[in-house]
Amino acid sequence: MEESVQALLRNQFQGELLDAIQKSAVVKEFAPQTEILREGQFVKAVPLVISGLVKVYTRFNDKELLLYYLQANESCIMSFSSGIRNEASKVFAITEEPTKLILLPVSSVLEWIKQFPTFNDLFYQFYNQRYYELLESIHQLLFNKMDTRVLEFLKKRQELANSPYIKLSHSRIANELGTAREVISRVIKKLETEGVLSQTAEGIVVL
Amino acid sequence: MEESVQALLRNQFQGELLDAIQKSAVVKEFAPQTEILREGQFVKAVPLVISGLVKVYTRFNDKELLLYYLQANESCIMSFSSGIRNEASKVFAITEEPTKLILLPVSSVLEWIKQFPTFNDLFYQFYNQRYYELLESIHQLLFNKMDTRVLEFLKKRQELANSPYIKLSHSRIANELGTAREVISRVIKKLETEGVLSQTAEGIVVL
DNA sequence: TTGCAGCGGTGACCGAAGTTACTGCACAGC
DNA sequence: GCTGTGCAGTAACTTCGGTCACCGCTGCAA
Repeated sequence: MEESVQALLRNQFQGELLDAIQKSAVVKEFAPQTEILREGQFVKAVPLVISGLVKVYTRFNDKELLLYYLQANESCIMSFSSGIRNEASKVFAITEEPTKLILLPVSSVLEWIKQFPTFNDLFYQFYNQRYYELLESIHQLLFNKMDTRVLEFLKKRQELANSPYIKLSHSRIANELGTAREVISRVIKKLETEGVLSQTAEGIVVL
Repeated sequence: MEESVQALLRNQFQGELLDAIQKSAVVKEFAPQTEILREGQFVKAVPLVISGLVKVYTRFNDKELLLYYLQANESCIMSFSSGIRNEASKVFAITEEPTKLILLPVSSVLEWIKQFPTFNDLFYQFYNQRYYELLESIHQLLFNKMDTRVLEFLKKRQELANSPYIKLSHSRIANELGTAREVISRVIKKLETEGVLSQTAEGIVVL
């Protein structure tokens, strides 16, 4: 295991748990736009992201729904849940950027949540986090109009990508917000004339 | 502790865990429309509902948002989360029907999730369940129109109340769905002419 | 008995957003 | 050169749902 991964693990875990993880975890790297988990697949390992960005989707009556992004130091509660219950995955996951992650075998994870309270707590925290994110989304859907939704989405993407330029086509944005491409065009145009963002060749910039 | 409560606990828990719960849990009863948890309150005990119905809300920029109902055998992940982290509650809870519940002291809960994997797993299940319910809501908000949303809401209420008659005013329904009273009147009227439900003096009946 | 509060029904109106349909542009590959 | 493909812009229209205003009914309390 490389030193960079080691360092990251030492940051997050200590003692016996750290040892155990270092012993049984496998490091994997993926190119962007790779499907790393398919719907219906049985989950043998829970991922923990080292670097990069992964998008996790589910399907609900034929409609795709973005659940969350996995960033560095984050894990996937849906894999965890399917894994420990030995059920087929209800989600699929696609890398958005070049991504490095470690895979924790389900059997070990089951042991560790019993053995190491800090590890157990970590997953409760992830559940909490994801729950709040969904709440946020519901709140936006209920009370905000398209323009604020688009703007907040773009701001979040700016943070995630860690770059001022958002390189997403209008239709991609529309898809993630569950609306139509034309609506995004219209709204972004409006935001542009209002002066809160601008569209350049390198991507959209929120000012 | 009464025999009825004992029986319910024996159904859900065994062995040492059962003993521990019986020893430290406190049974409480509440009248309908009682606020049993206030926003900002520090949570000293996690509830487990024996019978009745509790509604759990949060507030997001001044808007109330119904998170979930607590039915028999269910617990409240938001209390759990606030409790084990010793944070002020972000939610408030109001009984909808006469409710009997047991209170599990936070300190014990912290012990039990370490000590009893089945207990720990129970809370992961609750998290999962609530997460799915939110997903369901988002899906409805994104893809369904008011009429289906109202209909599904009424069907769920029918199940919850365990009675064909739904005794809720239009404005209550509107509130829970985040819309206006007039809209509910309009939609329910439409559903009534379509013959999928009827409004009687005893309440709304979905056919 | 009068008045008022709570509930439901309804018509008129308007704005947000989804839909349709078309345009223009850039770029790739033959 | 053409041609196909993917993306953005936009006008016209429809539909849904939120809002306003007002009515009528019931039941309760002064």
